[in-house]
Amino acid sequence: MELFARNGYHSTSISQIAKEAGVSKGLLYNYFDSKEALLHDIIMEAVEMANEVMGNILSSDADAAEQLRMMTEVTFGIIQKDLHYWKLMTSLAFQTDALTGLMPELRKMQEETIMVIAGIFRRLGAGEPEKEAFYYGAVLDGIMLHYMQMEEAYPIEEMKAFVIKRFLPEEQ
Amino acid sequence: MELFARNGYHSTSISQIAKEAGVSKGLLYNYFDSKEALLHDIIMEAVEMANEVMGNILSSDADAAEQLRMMTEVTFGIIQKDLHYWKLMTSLAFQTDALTGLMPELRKMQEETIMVIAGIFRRLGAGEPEKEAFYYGAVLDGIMLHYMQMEEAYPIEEMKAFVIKRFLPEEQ
Amino acid sequence: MELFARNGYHSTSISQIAKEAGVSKGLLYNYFDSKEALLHDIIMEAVEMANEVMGNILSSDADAAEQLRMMTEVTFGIIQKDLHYWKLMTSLAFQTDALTGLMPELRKMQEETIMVIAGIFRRLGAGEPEKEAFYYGAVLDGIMLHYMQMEEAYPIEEMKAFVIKRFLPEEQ
Amino acid sequence: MELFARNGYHSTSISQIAKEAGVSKGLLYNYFDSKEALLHDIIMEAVEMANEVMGNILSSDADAAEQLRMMTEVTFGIIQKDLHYWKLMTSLAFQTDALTGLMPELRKMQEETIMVIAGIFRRLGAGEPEKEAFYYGAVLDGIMLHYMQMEEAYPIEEMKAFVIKRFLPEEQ
DNA sequence: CATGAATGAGGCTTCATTCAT
DNA sequence: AATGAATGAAGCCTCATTCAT
Repeated sequence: MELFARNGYHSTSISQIAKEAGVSKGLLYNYFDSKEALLHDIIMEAVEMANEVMGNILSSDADAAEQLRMMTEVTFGIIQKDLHYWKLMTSLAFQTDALTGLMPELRKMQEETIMVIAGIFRRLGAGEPEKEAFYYGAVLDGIMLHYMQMEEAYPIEEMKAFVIKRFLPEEQ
Repeated sequence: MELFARNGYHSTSISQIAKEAGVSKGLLYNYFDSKEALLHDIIMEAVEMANEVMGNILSSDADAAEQLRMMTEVTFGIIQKDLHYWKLMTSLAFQTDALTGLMPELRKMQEETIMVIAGIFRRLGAGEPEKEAFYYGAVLDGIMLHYMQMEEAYPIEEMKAFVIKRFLPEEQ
Repeated sequence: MELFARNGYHSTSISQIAKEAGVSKGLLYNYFDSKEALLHDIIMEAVEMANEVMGNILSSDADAAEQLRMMTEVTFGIIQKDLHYWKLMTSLAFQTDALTGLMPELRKMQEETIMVIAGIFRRLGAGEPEKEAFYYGAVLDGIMLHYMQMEEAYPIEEMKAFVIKRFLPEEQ
Repeated sequence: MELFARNGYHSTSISQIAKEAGVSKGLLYNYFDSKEALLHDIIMEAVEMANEVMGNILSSDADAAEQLRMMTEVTFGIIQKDLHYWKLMTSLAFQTDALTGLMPELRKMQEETIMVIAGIFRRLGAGEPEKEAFYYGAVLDGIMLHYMQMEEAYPIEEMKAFVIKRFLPEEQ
């Protein structure tokens, strides 16, 4: 994952991965059928991790505003903690050739997430909850995009505060 | 550009490009020094196009609100018109290995754009114009990201209206 | 080595080498980093072989005349035994484009050899030992040149006797 | 010729030659059928030049000793004057692949030269005139070899004097 | 479970040569 | 007489994958 994220999927060779992992190429192929299968597993691990976090938030007994705040905080937190990981995830979203067979799965997940967030906004009393959900998702993804590109040069903490203030003005 | 955008930079071979363009591989190398140089030229064309549009808006005698509205409309318009083009541009931002010598140039451009937009928000009387500029940029890039991934399934027109309403509520 | 010597460095392709060696192209690259590295290794093997022979002669307790005779005999012997090898070595000296990073190393070796031979001539009481060494070297290299070009048509044995008579007239 | 000599036959492209000559590639092909034909013409020019010089010396009414001295002086002179040219000539002798169809011609010339020089040594009263001719040829070629490799670092003038003293000791 | 030697398809690039103008 | 756009074969090299051990 580190290598894929740092150098790109195509520029990372199985040899490099094996060397970095301290195992032989042969052994890698005992655990993963192909380079693409390895990528698939990496992605799925991320997806499941995200799903779990999301589920925890939704199943909590916090109110809608609190859930949105938590979701925002957690999103920022995850990205800041595993920047490389998410850089890879995002970059892959644009390398459609590397993801054949995986896209439908991801597409469905994305739609579900939108629905969940739309639900939160509905409970918050938004006029157009679904559009609001799209908008909220765009804000977060846009910020992540910029952060991934600029890294330390990006005012990530300030932006987090800014986002929370915009979507949850009544807090505090 | 079409092939790069559709299949990714690495998965597109010079052979494919030559065949699609209806010329020989050799001729490609009469016009571009290398595969990377070809990419460079494609990117630079996009950058210049964007710069020109931006310049036109800024040099117009419209007021700040009108300039922001134009910028938003134009951004949505450009993306919808040349989706492939901008898909490539965005995807490349994540294939750092394909852009080695080009990144500084692009980085500088990005910073300049932020400054320009911050100027507009300042004229609009925003409290934190620079953060507002980052935020506005994130919204647009986030929407583009989603639109690029979902294409026709994305409610692009509604989102445009939504964005304008958020940033320019006083209009109409 | 055989192919390089017979057809020249540039006219010998990696494909040919692999086929002749009965291995795949890929395997060649497991052992040699590049075509040039392969050449480098071939040359270095020759250089070390020559150095060892030379060292043996110089460290023997034979007198100067005997050492010169041995050196002459050994030189003729080596060339006759591994004609292809030395044909390659000599031909490479003229393909400066194939030897870029190797020339300094070879140049130094050549100078050392001249010094060693000059030492022998000094012990033999020659008036201008260094010029004599250059001259001796020229004679041997010139003969090798002709022999390499004419092969069996060249009177190599007679020339060996002729050289020894010229440089060591007092023998016998 | 300059480019062939400096960079090697294979490393010199027709494009380079055309650019250096200030003409188009197309025009080159109006005058020479192929790259190899161009090389052929270059070589033949050199061969004819050498033949003419040799003929002049032999048809002069100088005695054998004077002819040998002249031949020696002229050989050194020619090489020193057009080093690049002769470097190319010699390098080609080792790139048998570049000379297909030309070798027999050159081989015959070489043999004739040996016979001519043997004749001179016979007139000088040498015991084994043919071997002496081979030996003389080897000395000159060997020196040229070293000179071509070391260029200014080689004591070419001293070696010329040394050679003349060896083969024509009675002079002066 | 583990290795790494071996393969071969395919990628980027160069370059001698042709030909319409 | 002169150009240079165009071609395509061939060269070097990489790398995912297999398999005997």
